[in-house]
Amino acid sequence: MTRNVQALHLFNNFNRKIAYLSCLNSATGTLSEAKQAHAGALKAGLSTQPHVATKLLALYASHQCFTEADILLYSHPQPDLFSFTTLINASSKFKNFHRTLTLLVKMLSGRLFPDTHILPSTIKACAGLSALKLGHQLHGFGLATGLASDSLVESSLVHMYIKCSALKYAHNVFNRMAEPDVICGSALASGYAKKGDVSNATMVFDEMGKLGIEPNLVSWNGMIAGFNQSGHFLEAVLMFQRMHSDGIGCDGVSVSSVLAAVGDLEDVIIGVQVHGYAIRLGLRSDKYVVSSLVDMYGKCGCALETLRVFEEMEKKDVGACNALISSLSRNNMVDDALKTFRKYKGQGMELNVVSWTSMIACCSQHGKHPVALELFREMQIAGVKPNSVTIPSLLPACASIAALAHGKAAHCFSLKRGFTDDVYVCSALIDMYSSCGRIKAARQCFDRMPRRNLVCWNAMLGGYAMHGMIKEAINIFQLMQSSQQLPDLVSFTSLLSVCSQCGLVEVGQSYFNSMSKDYGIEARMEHYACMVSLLGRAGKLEEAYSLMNEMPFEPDACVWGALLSSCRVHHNMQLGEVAANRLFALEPKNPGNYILLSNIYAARGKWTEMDKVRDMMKRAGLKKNPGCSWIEVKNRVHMLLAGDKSHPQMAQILEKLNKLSMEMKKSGYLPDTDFVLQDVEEQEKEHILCGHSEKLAVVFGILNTSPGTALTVMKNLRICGDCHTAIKFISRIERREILVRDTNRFHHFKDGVCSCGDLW
DNA sequence: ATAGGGTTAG
Repeated sequence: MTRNVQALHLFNNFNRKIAYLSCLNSATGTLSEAKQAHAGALKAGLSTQPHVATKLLALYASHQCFTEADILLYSHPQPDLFSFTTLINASSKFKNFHRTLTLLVKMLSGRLFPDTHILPSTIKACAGLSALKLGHQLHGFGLATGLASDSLVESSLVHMYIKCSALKYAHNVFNRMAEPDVICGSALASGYAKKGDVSNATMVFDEMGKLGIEPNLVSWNGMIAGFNQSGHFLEAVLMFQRMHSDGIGCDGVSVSSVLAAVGDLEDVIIGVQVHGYAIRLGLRSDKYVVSSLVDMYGKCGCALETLRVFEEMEKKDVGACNALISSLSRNNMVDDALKTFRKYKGQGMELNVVSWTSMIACCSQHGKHPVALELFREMQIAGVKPNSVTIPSLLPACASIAALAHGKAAHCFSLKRGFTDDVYVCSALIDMYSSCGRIKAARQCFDRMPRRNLVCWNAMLGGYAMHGMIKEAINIFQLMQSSQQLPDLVSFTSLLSVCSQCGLVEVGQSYFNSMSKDYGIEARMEHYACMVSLLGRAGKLEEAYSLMNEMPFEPDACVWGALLSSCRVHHNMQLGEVAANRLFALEPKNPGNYILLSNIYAARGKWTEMDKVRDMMKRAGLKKNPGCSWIEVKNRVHMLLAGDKSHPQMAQILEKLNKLSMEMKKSGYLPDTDFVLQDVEEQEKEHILCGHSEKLAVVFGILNTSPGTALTVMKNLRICGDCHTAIKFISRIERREILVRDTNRFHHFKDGVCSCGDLW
């Protein structure tokens, strides 16, 4: 009996196992099936059977349940190559590259070695992690074992090397392939194109035909996109044209890439042709094509066309909307950009990082600094994470209004998110700190950088120039040279500017000469402006003037302005008149020029000439400008003061000025920066030099001035390092439009040279 | 048991 029972039991058990195994083998579907099978295996005491464990493991792996799969692997009685293969391949397939490589290491430690099934997916993992070294080792392993000639291994090696931007190796493997295919060929060619290696890209592309592989649409598109991404815009367009003349039909991918290139070439004629072509191909609703069209027209300065293309789009896309915002920004239509942004945000469009960053950059670049800061805050409330592009878009806004607290916050944010290795982020931080009077903090950022490019060096050099720190500036320039970093136009602008501020005529001249002699950089307008200022401030006005006559191009308003300012400092009437007359022709509506001349006359006691200047202002349409009367009074006051700076009547004079400014305020007029600065400057200069920011603020307070002036005073405050007081002025600015001229142009020298009235 | 191509922000 007992035997029978035992037999029956065995029989039942056997049956259950058979049934279970057949059920397991057919379980290929859902995760719950896998779990049921696992439970069944445990119940039947089969879970440690190698075959069962391997099968379960594969089931879990196919559902990305790696923890469960791992448990099975670790409790596996004898993990075999097959178990590892399923798990490694699944990890690699689901882009879980870290796990892929961990499993590989575990496998190796168990003295199991990769075969043709495992090698490709582990190499793919190296590609995904840009682990060139390990990839290289696997390649070596493949060569040693003869697995490297497997076609799957070969192509995975090509792709891995491309992803690790080791194109030479990729090329080598490609050349040795027994059966090179289109995919590897196109990947290699476009890899070269993306890196900007035009000759190799073209070579690989052309050689594909010789190898009997016909390039397909993807190959062509890869070339066009690659050239576009590496800034070889002309090559991209030529490739598109070649494609066309070879009779190969293109698609939305080709069109969107080529349009991007056309935009950068600013060739609207080709742009319109491609536009027509896109319409014929029925690509009007392709979001990439529309985005590129919007961007292209924007870059070509056709704002209306940009709007039209966007409006024609039926279902508005975020990308296209972003392109529109940046296009409007590019064409100085800041309010329209903001309106667009608000409109689509209100309509519930899912704005992304690019949308927010574009908008912030737009505000930073167009003087709407507080708005930029506010947008940054709003962005985070909206749950959109700023990235390493957002930060350098925001920081210039912090720098411009000396918003140190905001700048610091952005710095902390960057540290937390690991953006501080980014050269753009660091350069912007350096600029922000030096603009906020924290030159030491700027230097710290600079010193901590793992890598530096020209922009970083220029930022640091510009910082020292802004602070008039000649020794440090020269030092950094020398460091730059010993670090094999070649200077550019901007570097010399800073150097010349700081020499000019410090009155180092010979040093400045030697830099100016070495620029073209040693570095092959031809001096541009801003460098001449610096030189004129350098010589002019030092009283060498004739030399400055003769330099202007030797210039290879016509001096612009900045250069003439530098001369006029110098003439004012040295009361040189003769050259002052020459400069002023040129400026009146170049920018007749700029009151600053009239004032400078009037000041020279005032210093020389030329009453009738002053009247003439006043008439000229009237003729220039500035007659209703209450500033005229302001200058009148002010200049006469200056005349009283001429020759004696510590005039006992100073207090009365200031009072008089104060009264006048009140009157002006009552009549609704806010004096322009230049008017007020002429008066404030003398006192300011002293306070700035002594670091008396409080007094500076008081002087400012006496004069009820415009936001523009507030901005300038703020700059001075932050140079003193008193950002606290500076921040107080932000509210003034928020209320009205800011008048900032030349914000983007000549960023480095505008502070030093354009306001040559010796502010700092 | 996979692999190559797209736009927009500094």
